Amino acid sequence: MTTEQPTAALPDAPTNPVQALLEAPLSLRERKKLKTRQTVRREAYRLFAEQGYENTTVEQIAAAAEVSPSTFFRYFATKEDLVLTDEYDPAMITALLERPTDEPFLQSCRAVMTGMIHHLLEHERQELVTRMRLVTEVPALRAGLHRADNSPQELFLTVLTRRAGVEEPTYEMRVTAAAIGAVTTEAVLRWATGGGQEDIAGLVDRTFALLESGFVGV
Amino acid sequence: MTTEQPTAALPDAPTNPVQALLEAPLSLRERKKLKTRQTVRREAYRLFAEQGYENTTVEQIAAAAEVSPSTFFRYFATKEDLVLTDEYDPAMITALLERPTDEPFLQSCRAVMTGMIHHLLEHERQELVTRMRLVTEVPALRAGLHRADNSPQELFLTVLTRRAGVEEPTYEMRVTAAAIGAVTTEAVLRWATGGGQEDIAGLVDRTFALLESGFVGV
DNA sequence: AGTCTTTTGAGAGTTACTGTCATTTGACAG
DNA sequence: CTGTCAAATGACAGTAACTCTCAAAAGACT
Repeated sequence: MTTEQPTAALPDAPTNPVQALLEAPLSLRERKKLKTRQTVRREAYRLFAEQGYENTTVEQIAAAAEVSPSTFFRYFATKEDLVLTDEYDPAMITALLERPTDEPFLQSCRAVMTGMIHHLLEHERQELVTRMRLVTEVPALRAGLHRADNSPQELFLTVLTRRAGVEEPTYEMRVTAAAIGAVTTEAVLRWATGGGQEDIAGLVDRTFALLESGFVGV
Repeated sequence: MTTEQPTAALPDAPTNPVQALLEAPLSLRERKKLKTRQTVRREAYRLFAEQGYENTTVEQIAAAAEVSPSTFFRYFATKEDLVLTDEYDPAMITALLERPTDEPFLQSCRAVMTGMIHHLLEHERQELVTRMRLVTEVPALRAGLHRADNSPQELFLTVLTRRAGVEEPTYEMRVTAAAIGAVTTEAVLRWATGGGQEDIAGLVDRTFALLESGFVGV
């Protein structure tokens, strides 16, 4: 599973898939769960900022959020997951699959990335910066970013495979997904280490330009 | 530190850097250490093969190698490191830096990769296959491959920076290193999952061809 | 043979997780 | 409003990967 529980299956293709996943049926019991999840995350980030990621224990986080450690692990499989998981993968996938099949894949990615990031910028810029900064600075998190099941690389591979309508991806698809995944990660991390000040669209452009050029001149 | 202790600094540029690091001054005390390291690794791989990576504890490995757990951790910083560290990074770096500066970087990489792998093939094919297979199959290892300090990505970034004769790498260098690192990893892993039967040169060729083409047609 | 340094092992402690079970809490029917 | 059921929680015990400290053992060199 690459995301936190989607609570409801997506019924039909929404016009703007990035916005779409944000309105949930919002059951009654679910509100509490959501609030708990948010509280835990918020307290965790606060403690991370004060003491650093590695000096903060799960126990401390749980205490600060007023839940038991058991509960912490029911919400987040690992301490890393608290930082690394996000809810946007399915939206990315949908958006990418909605692109015309004859569009060069790099171009699709460029467009979707830009749109995605702009949305995030409006809604949770600060949290995104904090998270990505943590990822660059904590080796364990940087590594965790590449776990097979929720990495950008895996996301792109999924899309490429589905787009081609095949079961198993070809080697060329794997290589492509690896390259794009690595490169987009680099872009986002760079943007975050600059405090989110840099023009993200420009960054994405430079990144994909390099890929599309086949690295001439370097 | 990206490698196991080199025991002696490289005195001068060797004709074949890949071969070079293999003859050590071979001190007297060092032999025992080397033997211990090899024994631990060998026993570990044996146990991994029998029971799997995750079902094998460090304690078991230490027992099988007839050392204490303390000693295990003196030789390998983590259980992952046992699988992930290798001695070839410095050789790769040297080889890459010896390439003509005006050669396109992708071409340098392609050449050095091929040479490197051919050497490994002759000397430790089976171990390489086993290791890379483990890496593909165990999520923790796959993630560990990307820890900032010993990843292929970091290696390529080092070379690009030094080659340009600057202190801090540019963003373009970072992106390039990320892409090449991801893609070469993919090639090696694919080769290993095929049991090392596939033609590695051909695989490398396909991989770099894709990168050089800027992914036209995908 | 004696001294000095490096390597080793023993043991205690921390922390991220896992699994189990009893208790609580919200959902819903009547 | 009450009783019933399922889901969420907390308390607790256990495992395994590390970390630190210190004393014993072993190689190096005089």
